[in-house]
Amino acid sequence: MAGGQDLNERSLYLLKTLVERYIQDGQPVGSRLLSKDPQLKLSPASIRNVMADLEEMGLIHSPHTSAGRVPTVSGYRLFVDSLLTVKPLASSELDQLQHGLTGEADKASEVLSKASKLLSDVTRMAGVVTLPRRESVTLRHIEFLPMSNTRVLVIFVTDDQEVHNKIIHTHKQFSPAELQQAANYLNSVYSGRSLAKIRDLIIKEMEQDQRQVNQGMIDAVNMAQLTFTEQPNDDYVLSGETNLMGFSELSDMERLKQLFEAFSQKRGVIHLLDQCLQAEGVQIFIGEESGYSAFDHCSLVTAPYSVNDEVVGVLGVIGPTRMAYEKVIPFVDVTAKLLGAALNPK
Amino acid sequence: MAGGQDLNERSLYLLKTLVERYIQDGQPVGSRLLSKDPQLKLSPASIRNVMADLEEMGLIHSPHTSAGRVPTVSGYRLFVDSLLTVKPLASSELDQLQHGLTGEADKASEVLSKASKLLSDVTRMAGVVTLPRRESVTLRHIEFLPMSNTRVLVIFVTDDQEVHNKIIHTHKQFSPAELQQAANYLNSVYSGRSLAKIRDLIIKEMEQDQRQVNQGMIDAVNMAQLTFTEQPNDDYVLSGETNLMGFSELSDMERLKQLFEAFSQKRGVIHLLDQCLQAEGVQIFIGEESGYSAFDHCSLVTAPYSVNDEVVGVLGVIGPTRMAYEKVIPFVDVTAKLLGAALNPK
DNA sequence: CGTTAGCACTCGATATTGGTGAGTGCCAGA
DNA sequence: TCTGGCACTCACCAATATCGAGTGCTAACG
Repeated sequence: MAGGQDLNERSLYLLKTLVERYIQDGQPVGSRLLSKDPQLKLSPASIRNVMADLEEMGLIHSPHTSAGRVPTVSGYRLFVDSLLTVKPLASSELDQLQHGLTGEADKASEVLSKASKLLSDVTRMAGVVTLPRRESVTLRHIEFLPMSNTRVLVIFVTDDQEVHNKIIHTHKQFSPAELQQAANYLNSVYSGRSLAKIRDLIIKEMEQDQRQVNQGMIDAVNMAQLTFTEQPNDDYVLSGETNLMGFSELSDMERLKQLFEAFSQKRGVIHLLDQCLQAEGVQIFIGEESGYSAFDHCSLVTAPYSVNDEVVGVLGVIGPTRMAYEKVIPFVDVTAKLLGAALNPK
Repeated sequence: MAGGQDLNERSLYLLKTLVERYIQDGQPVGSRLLSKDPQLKLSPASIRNVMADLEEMGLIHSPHTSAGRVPTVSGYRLFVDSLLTVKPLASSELDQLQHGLTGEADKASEVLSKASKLLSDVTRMAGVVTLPRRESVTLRHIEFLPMSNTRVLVIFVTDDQEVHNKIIHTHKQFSPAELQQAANYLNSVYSGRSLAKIRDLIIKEMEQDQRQVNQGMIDAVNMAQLTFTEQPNDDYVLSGETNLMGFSELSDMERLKQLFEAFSQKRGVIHLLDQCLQAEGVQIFIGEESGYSAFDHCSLVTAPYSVNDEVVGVLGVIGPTRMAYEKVIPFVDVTAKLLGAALNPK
């Protein structure tokens, strides 16, 4: 990136107020308007000079000859990276978040929905929360029920009170008694351990299988293997999509359609969100930066959330590139922390 | 309704072709165009007379002085009720439906999603399927797991291979062993019976409780009662919402927003669909007939679907009032039957 | 040398105008 | 009862004019 170059204090301040102004009222901002800024004691003409420089660097551009300037993606990028002054949350807003997340929440999935809804309500944009990865969650109970032929319905409960179920195809048909026995074995050996640990153990046991003789145990481990094979996160909770219909930058029906299709495909969005799992804190995709054309006119503000100091998921806000980053960023940040706390096993 | 009045054959035929024509190309249709219809050997002027009559009866109206005529809601209503000639499905389309629904479907919920997607794909509008009522489905297995204090996680599996779970609040704290015992009791008494039957039995047993002494059984029945209290259907599977964004009659952003908000609220839609549960076959809501302002410019074509000759749910298609009813109706009809068949326990 | 005033220029937005054509209602005649 | 004729209405479109916000450039100023 051709970062700071010889951008002096003044040009940066000008860019900052320009972006702020544009975010505020959505109109291209011209030199006359900017000259009225009290801190910026310059005539429109001088401002035009500076603007010409900024335009040359690709930070702003004018939609047509006689319009003001509008930030480009790089302009926004520079703005959020180094110019932004984030507003701390108002205490009333913080209250709202606290309350919204700490209500009597029976199940993890309910807390996620609440968080998503909260994000969208409070920002008036769309909120999204990925389902937590199940790695560090521990197994409470597992059970097998026969279906037709070689299909087996497996149900297992984790200590976050979530009930998972899955259908596996076994290599041969088992009797209910055999399945019961397998479940008993797995419950005695694996329950109380994290799914990650269980996967490790399965591999070890399968290696030892060669030497062992107890067919029941081998079958049980095989079934466990089918049950606990890692499956990537592929779901999320989305709220307030309809909020996005109010924004003029998304009033183009074709764009909107693509965006909503992306939402229901889920794959692309998940992939995008997964990229934020590693990030330390808040991460932002502005416009085309995301690489998904459906999001070309949107920005995504995300933060990973953790349970027991382990990152398990990502949440975020989706809105038009022209959004009040200085307010959204702390919102997302705090919500991620509160969600992590709310999910912590009591 | 001021139904047929003195509508003669000719006016009805005229209305029919007018509606068909309007559905076909979305333009207000004028007298000149209609006069070209081979069956209607009339001059434009005469047609205008007939049209004036139809307008007086509120069956058509013209958007402005020098435009053609457009059907009103009552016009559409008369059309679908008595004038429509439904097209039987093309065999290729029937194949598509057959295939789409009979693929290897492990769980009931997957079949529902498929049906919904099929409806939307094939009509290029939105498809919706309510979750089946669980009345006649039979219980396979039930299990209780303790949570904190008096909360108990109950898991039960029905013979459609669906795993249900719910958290109930008991009046006192139970030990794991007590819960196990309760589950054993319930499994022995209730499994293999339909949920409806189980509810009956629970009531009977609770009446007898007074005289009985075994506290464990009383507890078990109490928990069963908490688990199986009837809860109204409140969910559905919706597909192809984005298809609706292509229609000019829904291009107004405010309308579209309201419609999509209704979709995510779910309540209103469910209530509307519930009204179709009693209907014999295909039922249609045209425009404002539904009574929900969000659907003012939409029509809803629904049909109930049955398992074991018992109506368990409703499916349908949502699209603009100007839709090809003669094709949609048989689609919905057949899909409902196929879905019922696909859900039948093998 | 940076800053500023002045000026010609560009171009979107908005309103005005006139022409076109589809469609209507009505009337008089077959 | 049907039909041809006719005056009228009105959305739609393209051409045209006006306005004003904002620009780039240049020359003068401190």
